[in-house]
Amino acid sequence: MRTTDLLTVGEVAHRSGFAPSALRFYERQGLLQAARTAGGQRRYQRNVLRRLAFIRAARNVGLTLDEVAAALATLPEGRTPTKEDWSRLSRGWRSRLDGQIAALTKLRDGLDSCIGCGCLSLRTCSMSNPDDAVAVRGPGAAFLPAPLRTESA
Amino acid sequence: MRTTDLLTVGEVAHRSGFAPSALRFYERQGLLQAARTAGGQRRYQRNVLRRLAFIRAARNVGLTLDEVAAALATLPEGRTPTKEDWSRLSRGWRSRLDGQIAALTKLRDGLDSCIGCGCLSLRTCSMSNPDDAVAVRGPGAAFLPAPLRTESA
DNA sequence: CTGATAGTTGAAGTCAACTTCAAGTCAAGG
DNA sequence: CCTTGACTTGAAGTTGACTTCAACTATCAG
Repeated sequence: MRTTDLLTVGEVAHRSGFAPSALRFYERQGLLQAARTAGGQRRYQRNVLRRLAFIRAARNVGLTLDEVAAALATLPEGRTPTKEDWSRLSRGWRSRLDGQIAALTKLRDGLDSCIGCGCLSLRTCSMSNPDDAVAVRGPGAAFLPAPLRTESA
Repeated sequence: MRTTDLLTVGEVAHRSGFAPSALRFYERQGLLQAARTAGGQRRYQRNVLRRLAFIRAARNVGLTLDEVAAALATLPEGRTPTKEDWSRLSRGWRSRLDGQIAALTKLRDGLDSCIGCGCLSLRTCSMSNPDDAVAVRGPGAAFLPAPLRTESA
């Protein structure tokens, strides 16, 4: 193990749980920065771990990487972000989660009535049309990330 | 308007809310079937609408199309599915939704403590590691479908 | 100094669930 | 009969978040 306070990709990957390829990807997207050795290898500062924790948390809440990038861009440059900085960024998540929970609860309660009757009629059944607002558009949107859906659910 | 009891793609699309391209896609995936006119155009039976309602509901609950296809494959051949048939298929959704709601609630409650402290420490913070089980793997999994995230949340 | 281990790059691939396109064919009201 | 709008096909494109690949190169314990 080296003795500097800088971390290699492998170390950051191990400590953060992100794959090295993901770290490089995040760098390309402007979410992370890294110093380079003379040989061109990445060397991360320790605080990148907190940044990555934020990224993972935000992703768990449902933010896209673009949204995460936008949030991170509001952090002060020059100084290391304080706890208050991080706290500020995550303050809006609460209502977001509340909304998601409400939507799912509505779906579940609608399901309770549907299971009994097997109705599933278009436009009226709350399972196929909860709140008349759910009409999944566009490609590639899953309801929950696979781990939440499969393992911890 | 024609006078038969068979529906064209356009009609099914309009009544179900799915785009014609989605209907054709579902057919290729084995989720739907359609008769053909002499000229090769699709003609759907009316009960395809219930099938589509089921598909939309299942998608809202978070099932993949593969899972939906598997569920639909358990329907009896030969006879039109009864309400009990549909009811059976959707019975398992309740616990699925319960699990999703529980996961989100845990995330939110973890957030409450995190907002105060701005901790977000890796491995311990429940926001970045709810239940030590959330480590999003693989590509392309969003938390909620865009409509739920953006409009009704 | 050397060899194993870990790191580098850009380009291309993956996955789900569709959509879009081009180039044509069908159906039916007037 | 004809025109117009709806329908057909297979192939390729889209989106987000990464992963995989090939072909090197750097680092460091011994």
